[in-house]
Amino acid sequence: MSRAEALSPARLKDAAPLFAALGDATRLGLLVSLCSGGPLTVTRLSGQFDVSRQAITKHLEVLSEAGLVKSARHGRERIWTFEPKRLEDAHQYLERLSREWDVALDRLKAFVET
Amino acid sequence: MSRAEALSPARLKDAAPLFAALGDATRLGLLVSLCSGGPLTVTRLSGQFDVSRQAITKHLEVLSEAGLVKSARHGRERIWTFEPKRLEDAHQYLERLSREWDVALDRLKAFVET
DNA sequence: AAAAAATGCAACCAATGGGTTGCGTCATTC
DNA sequence: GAATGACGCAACCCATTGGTTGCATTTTTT
Repeated sequence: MSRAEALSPARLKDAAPLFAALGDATRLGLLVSLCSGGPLTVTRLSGQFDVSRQAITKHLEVLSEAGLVKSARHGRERIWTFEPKRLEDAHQYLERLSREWDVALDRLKAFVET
Repeated sequence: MSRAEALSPARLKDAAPLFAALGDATRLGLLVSLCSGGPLTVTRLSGQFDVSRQAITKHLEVLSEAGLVKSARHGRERIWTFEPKRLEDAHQYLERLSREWDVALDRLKAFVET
């Protein structure tokens, strides 16, 4: 991948929904629970928050569409697990942004010094 | 700061609006523009997107409240600049999450091996 | 086979978000 | 000093979001 393509509009459209999924306190809480508390069911998860089970289900679906969690039926219950891959994408995106910023600063510095 | 406090609910409430501000393609685009294109005015910025100037103003205010951009009046125009500090916060938050995940994996591994 | 547990599904509701248009204000420039 | 340019403010609109309640469905469990 070329440096110039690092922050293309295509990547913006990819990164935005990912950050949007992270942009809710309850969903971040769910991620932390699944992260450190291991795979869990909806009913157990909803016990840790003061919203209904159905609300938690919706949040988990949002996280799922963003690729941050995964679920699997197991008998009568559905087990949700954290999915670290997309987190790395978000991480890389922030990295590229701050790198772009550093490059700009260097350009400015070079310009001032000449 | 203790490790146990690294992902406290207080931090969730702090991180959520930050990610929410990043969770929109137009706003990410604005950040990229301000990042690599240097400080700009609203009208110049809105020329780069196919939404109205007023819409861009709203987006910039969201970014501003999240601490991702800063503005200063200069004569009849207002100059917007990128603010890298809060980006570092977001970065650190993701870092803590994935570290929490690694710790959990290690715990699991230790448990399986005994 | 009946009760209980875990989830799915749908309707509904209030608030927020992203967008618009219209107009007023203030600094510049001619 | 009058036109222009950049911006602020407010009202309004529609779609989305986060939440609820109620009830149906599917596995367990007893």
